[in-house]
Amino acid sequence: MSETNPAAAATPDAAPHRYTAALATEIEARWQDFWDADGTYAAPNPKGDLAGDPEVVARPKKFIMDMFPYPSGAGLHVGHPLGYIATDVYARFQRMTGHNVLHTLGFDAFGLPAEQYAVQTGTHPRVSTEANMENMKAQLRRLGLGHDKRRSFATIDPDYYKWTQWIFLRIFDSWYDQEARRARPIAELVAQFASGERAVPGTDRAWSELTAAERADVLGGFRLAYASDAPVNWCPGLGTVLANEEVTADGRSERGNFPVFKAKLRQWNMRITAYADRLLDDLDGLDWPEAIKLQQRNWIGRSEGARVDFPVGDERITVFTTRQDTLFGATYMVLAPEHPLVETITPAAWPEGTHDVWTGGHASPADAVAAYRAQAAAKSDVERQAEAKDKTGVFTGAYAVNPVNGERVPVFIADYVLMGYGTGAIMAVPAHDSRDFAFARAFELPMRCVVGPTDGRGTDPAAWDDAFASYEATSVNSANDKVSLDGLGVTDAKARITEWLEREGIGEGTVNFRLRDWLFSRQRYWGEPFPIVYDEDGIAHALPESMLPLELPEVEDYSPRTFEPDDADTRPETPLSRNADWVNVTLDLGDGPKKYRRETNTMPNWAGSCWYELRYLDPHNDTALVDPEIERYWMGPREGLPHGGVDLYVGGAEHAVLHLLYARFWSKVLFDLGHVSSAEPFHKLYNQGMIQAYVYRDARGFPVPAAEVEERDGAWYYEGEQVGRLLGKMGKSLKNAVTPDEICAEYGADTLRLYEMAMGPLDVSRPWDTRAVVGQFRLLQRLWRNVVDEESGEVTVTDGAADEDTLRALHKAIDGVRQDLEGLRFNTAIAKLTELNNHLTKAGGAVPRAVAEPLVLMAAPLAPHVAEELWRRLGHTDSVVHRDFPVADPRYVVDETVTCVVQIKGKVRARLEVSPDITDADLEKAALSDERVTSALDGAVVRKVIVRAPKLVNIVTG
RNA sequence: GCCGGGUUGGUGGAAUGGCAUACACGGAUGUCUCAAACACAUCUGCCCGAAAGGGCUUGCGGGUUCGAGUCCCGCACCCGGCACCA
Repeated sequence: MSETNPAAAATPDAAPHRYTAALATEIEARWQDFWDADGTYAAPNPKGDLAGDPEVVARPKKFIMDMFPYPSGAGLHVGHPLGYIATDVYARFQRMTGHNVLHTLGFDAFGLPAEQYAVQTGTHPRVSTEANMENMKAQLRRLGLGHDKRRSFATIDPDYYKWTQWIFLRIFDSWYDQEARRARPIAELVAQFASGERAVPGTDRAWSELTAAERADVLGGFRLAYASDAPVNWCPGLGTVLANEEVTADGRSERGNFPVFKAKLRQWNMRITAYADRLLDDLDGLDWPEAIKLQQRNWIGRSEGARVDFPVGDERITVFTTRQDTLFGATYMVLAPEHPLVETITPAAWPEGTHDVWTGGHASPADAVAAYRAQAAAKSDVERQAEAKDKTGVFTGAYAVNPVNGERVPVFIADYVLMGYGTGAIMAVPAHDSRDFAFARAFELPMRCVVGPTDGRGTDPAAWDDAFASYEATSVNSANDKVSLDGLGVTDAKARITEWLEREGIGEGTVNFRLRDWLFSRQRYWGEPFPIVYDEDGIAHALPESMLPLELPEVEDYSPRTFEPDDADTRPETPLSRNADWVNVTLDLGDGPKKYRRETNTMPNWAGSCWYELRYLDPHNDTALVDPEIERYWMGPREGLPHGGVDLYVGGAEHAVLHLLYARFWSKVLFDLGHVSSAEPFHKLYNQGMIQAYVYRDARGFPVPAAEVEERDGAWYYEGEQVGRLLGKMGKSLKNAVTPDEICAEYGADTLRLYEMAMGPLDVSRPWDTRAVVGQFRLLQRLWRNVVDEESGEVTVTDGAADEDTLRALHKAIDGVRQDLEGLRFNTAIAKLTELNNHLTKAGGAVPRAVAEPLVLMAAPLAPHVAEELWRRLGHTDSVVHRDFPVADPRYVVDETVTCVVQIKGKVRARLEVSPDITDADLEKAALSDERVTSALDGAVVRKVIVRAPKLVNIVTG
């Protein structure tokens, strides 16, 4: 160890009381034990089992959170705790500035890796998960994180997932009232149906005349959690279905990178689309990185446009378009292959003279459609994506009528139109949409220019290379007897045609969202079971609260059945379904004992993280997910924050549209139903960067152990062989992981904390460099030496007054460090502390107590152990944790003299020491009379003098 | 293709439109030491110069300004997100 770190080693003849790794380790362990025993980090609630000191409760509060970790078996590397250290520093700073601070950490412990590990080893996922959690807790404890451990829990605790299930049932038992723009209990909808206040959709019969199954069907169309048969993302390689958010752009599973297929399966969904507008609108009030807000906005994908009806015989096809101004240029239509109208409109035979290219060589429209549908269904999303440029499709044999000009337009099916977006049908305007253009070229369809090109390409689309899709142009050839768009810009043309469509009753302006409902069931063992049972008619029933938690059964085989990743014809099989004793039960749900069959899917691992911030507030409450008063205290709306929420939430940017969108959705449902006062879970979000590491690869491309690579003359060698170097992620598989345990052993946790915070701005990724850690160790060693004599161990501070220079250095540091910590700029805060500390070292002699104490207090959030130790050695009997952070004296924050720069034509030619409150006139006079200035000017004509007292004079010569 | 973010010494990085390179790593020299380590001190952007001194420098090219790393326009490259979304 001492080979890489001579500074920290306790060599035999070193000073006996030097701050060494051994001493740091001893100090850290001692104070960690003390803090645990003392409950130093316990944050009092206003009531309940965690109630505490009313004086502390009365302070302003701060709820500071990390995205909780998944307890991986690999343990932590130094990249993992970056965010935890940052929130801890911030939480400690807030504690020292008069706040009641809630800071803790739990575990997101359901999920696939534990299940896969269980399949490989036969160990129950709970056993391996709990072992991993113990291991991680020990690693984290070593870092001195000031967590209120009374509030920690894991999502796999039955006491916790009881409430996850309870919330699911609240969502199941509610519907979205579009007029009121909020969720309401489903019972209120039933009452409206029963009283006739609201018509029962899809039937002329009264509510009372419907069978139980029919009622269940109707309600299923309203519930915010509902089961439906719809095309879902089926991943044979994982043996489970996935949410859209879990499928990558190239049609593969985010986990495991397996192909994903569309399959029609009965699955649970969350009606997150009901909240699309609120999820979008409420982003404005959040203090989140703009990049993340933008990602959510794009994911929700609001588009303004119109719906337009195109008659086909007795039917009508409704399309959604954002370019209703180009209606006169629609020369054909396309339906998604799965569109329900396809069967209805397909005629028995091809119309006379149908183009061969359109029929795909099939004898009848029905054959062509069936063949194309089969071909489309067999395609994985990967293939569909890859072939996006080559447009495929087939004519249905049907013609529709363009309602603006009465023209007959052929109706195609093609997989470039998606059933899940808009109405699953489009009007095709090949002249002004590049996809339609490509399709029209392939199928020799007519094109008509209805927006005048402004780029000199002419008005004949046949001569174009691509569609003209610009918005900076005006309509042409767009008039009928009743309406004309000619000469209007795109925006005006849209408005006029929409108005006309509405007047004629053939269309209307509308808003469409890209967001789809959230697929909520998975075919896995290691997740929350659904608190749902089916009766003998297959109707879903909610379990009563008294039957929660519904615990996972013990099973022989945890594995979801997985398949050949490319086999699209497979279907999922849930692990829970193999357990007949658990699945088939007799229960009394209030109408006497009956036989039921349990739901055998489990919830996705996002479920547990959708609401965990609430449980930290009141973790032991067994009558509610959180007490309303406690929730209001920590999360409720407050001045400037109408939505309430966590004060600071730190985590990786990879959750931009998964966890963060789901959690916002649950939060809004719970808010609507009156269970919480905050409509947003996280007011301020901050994304920490990644700690990267160099990956060294040998000639074959295999990673070699980074720790054993030597550098010589700008090249790298492993066992004598030259190897290549690239910046990558840190991890075991790349053989470049550095663990916090190693760094703690070599330098102590305080050094690790400082180094991670000093590396750069928190939100930027940066490479780990073990060699550079020693710099922060030296800082602590000098800090120690400024207070304690290394030979005797005695405290060396004096009670004498500090000199003027030192006071200015101190108060400038206080001022700067305070602002930097508040702004999460830990790297520059550390630089300022270093400067002050170096100033004291350079000054030599004993440090005045009046300087040493504030220095130790300022170091406390960053390096809590050494600060606590020095604080006690300075004679205090209370913990540094609850001391007030130093406040700068404004008299010493300004310098006594300021260096004024004199520039001639923008170049620095002289420096003057002047008073900070010198006037512009005096400064100008001083500058112009300075010898260096006059000689530099050398008689040149002074045209203009810019004076910015006291810092700068700029002389402009002719 | 569309949308974001970025590019500053050998390295990580710092700079409310006003001294570019704070702080740290690495490197050089010195003090201490029998020697080394540690510690402490001095130096360390590049070029010319023996020195004094001078010139250049924030990815590239323009612009605004007395003054631009910072603001505006164009370009290159890197990273991230979305992507047949009508």
